[in-house]
Amino acid sequence: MEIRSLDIPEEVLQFYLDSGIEKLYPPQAEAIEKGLLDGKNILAAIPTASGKTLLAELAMLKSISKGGKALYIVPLRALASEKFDRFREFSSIDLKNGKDRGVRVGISTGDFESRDEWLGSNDIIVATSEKTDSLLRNGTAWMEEITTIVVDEVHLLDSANRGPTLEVTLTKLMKLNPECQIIALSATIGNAYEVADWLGAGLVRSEWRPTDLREGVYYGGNINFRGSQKLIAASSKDDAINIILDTLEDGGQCLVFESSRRNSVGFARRAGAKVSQLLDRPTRDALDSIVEQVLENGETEASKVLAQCIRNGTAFHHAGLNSAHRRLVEDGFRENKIKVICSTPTLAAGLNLPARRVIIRSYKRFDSNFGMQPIPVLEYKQMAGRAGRPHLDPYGESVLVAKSYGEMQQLFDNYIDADAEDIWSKLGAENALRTHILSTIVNGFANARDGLMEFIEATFFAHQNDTWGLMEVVDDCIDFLKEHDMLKGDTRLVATPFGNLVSMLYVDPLSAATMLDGLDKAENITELTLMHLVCKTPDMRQLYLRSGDYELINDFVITHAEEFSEIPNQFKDTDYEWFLAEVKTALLVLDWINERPMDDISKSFNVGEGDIHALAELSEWLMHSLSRLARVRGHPAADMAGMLEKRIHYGARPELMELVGIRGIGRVRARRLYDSGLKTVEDIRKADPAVIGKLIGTKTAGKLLREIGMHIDIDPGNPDDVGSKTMDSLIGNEQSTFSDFEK
DNA sequence: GCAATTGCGTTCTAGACAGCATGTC
DNA sequence: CTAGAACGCAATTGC
Repeated sequence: MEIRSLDIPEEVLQFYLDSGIEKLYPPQAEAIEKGLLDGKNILAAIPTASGKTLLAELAMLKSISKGGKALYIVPLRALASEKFDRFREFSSIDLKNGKDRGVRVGISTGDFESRDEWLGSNDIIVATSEKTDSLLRNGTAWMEEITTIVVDEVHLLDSANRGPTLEVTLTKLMKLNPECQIIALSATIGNAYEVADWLGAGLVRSEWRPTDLREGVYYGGNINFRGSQKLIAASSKDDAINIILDTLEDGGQCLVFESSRRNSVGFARRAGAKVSQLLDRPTRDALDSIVEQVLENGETEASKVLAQCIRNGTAFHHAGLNSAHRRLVEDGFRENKIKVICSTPTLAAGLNLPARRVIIRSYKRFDSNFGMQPIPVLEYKQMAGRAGRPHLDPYGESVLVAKSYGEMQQLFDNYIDADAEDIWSKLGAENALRTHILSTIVNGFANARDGLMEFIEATFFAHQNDTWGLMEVVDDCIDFLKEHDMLKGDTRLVATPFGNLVSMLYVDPLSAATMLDGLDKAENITELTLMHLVCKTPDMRQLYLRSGDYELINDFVITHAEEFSEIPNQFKDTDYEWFLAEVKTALLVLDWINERPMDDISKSFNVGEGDIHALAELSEWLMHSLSRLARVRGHPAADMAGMLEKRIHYGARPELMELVGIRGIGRVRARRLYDSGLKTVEDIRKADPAVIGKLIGTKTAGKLLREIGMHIDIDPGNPDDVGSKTMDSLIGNEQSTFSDFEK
């Protein structure tokens, strides 16, 4: 189908023609035929890279040209910014719809809100599903103006954690805007028709891809495909490494999936030793510049390991990396400098990072209840689907690795030839219903038990299940919410001010109850008390308790026993071990706010920088909530919690709060200034600029002074020379040697 | 005699959304 | 109760 033949505004047509798009892919054409441009709802269950985004774009732009507004819902922040960047290109499209300007795009996620004066003034708003839910809870006015909703990765409905939120949010949006067009994008799933039916959408289902995908299994020196074989030279003992070398000699790149972080790091290192021999001079130079940036942007041992890998042309990727490292690895791979990424499932879904060949080294993953479990077909398909870069690779290949002939056959049957699983609503669980029942009442979508059931009837859960069994769970939730002063009334249910706050803070009602209950029970409230309460909530992610931790943490608990609001019975070991894990998590965050160096924290808790930031971010939000909740209850701990919130944000002790408030000054620089007697902004004003320059580097010092409103040039002599190098020698930071890594 | 290999026991296990108010090293 | 990879260390084989 020709793009010229579409019923879209001239300016939109020109935009796509300019970017070289003339014809639609078959699944896209099918969506058009099913009414995409006539406002019909569409569910597109098609592979990644087969043009889902274009589908959504056409519908959104068409709708905007008629004066509408689009909401694009994504599951990941990273995806939100990827889409945001893409849609910003539409600013050149003037739809002449009376607004006399290009298409405007805004973004709204937990960590990043559009700088635009008012989010709602945009034509397209990109948001995560939780943020959409939150906006809805806060009664955002423009939600009713939405005319097109795009739901990316709608198969996430199946996720136990996050599916219910997506489901309830969509239900609310449909109730709010019954005329609204919905474009749902999904991976290939078994029961796509069921989702389509729920949404009242036309179904486009296809396996079509712009780049050929061959799925195979490696066994006995060959990659075996259905009907063909490819011999892999055995130049190393490790099969997967041989497959990598084969890919590289063919000019391609490899994405390797592993089940654990340790394995992915280990494999990237081993593979690097071989891969490095194939690198040419220009590639080496390009890699060296990435290595430099990796070292500049890391504070822990892990940076050195990553640097060594990248020097060799490989890299690992998992959630323990800090965001700078993540970006360097992803970009380095996109620019074809890094040849191999060995990743945990971080890269399986979401980010657009295709490779010539995908190797799935392990299709099993640990589950604390069932041991090693094979991953779902859906997940396999998503990993395999990463193979083949459209327009760049002639084809893509995915390879599972088998250790026996039987295993190979099994892999063919269970993955390559298998259909993806059906997806199932997880809304029936009490922990999901608890929070959504509260928000539904707060929002006025229901105000009684019957109304609640009526609302639930409109969800995907009700579409798949009988709801008669749900009544009991719903009643349990209502009881819980009443018991904790979040709801009141009998025939007519109303949210209390406290319940309203819980809903707006976006915490699980159980978290709120846990925190307040803890405050009531605690006798001697200290920072530890509050930090532990935060770590005890179901919204917090706890650290694993490793062998040896038990004794250590237990000793700590004994010496600080009176600071905990409650200590479970030590002889009910599961309870007690959970408790110890909470305490361990609290200890990490306490280390963070007591300025323990990143590297120390990383070593003693065996976590990466990414984990530390994630835990800090999480506990900051919960500490904020604790503070707000305590305040409405008139509990004196509110102030202490407020201070802790601030300290978690900056990762510093109280005395640094003034300095750390200055832009460009974080925990490390603030500490350096403070310890040299520059304890306040006023001290800095009075200080000799040269002294400040010595402490934190001339460049930063200049920025600092400008930031506090002073315009003084420092040391006009040789400005470039006094940068970070001086700093390093000042604090004895050896520019590390990496010889110890290459065994 | 010393290096390489095998064997055994131990250890550990993926990811990531949200508030609020503006900016880490 | 469930599984498997990797590592460290010791015993064994190999030259």
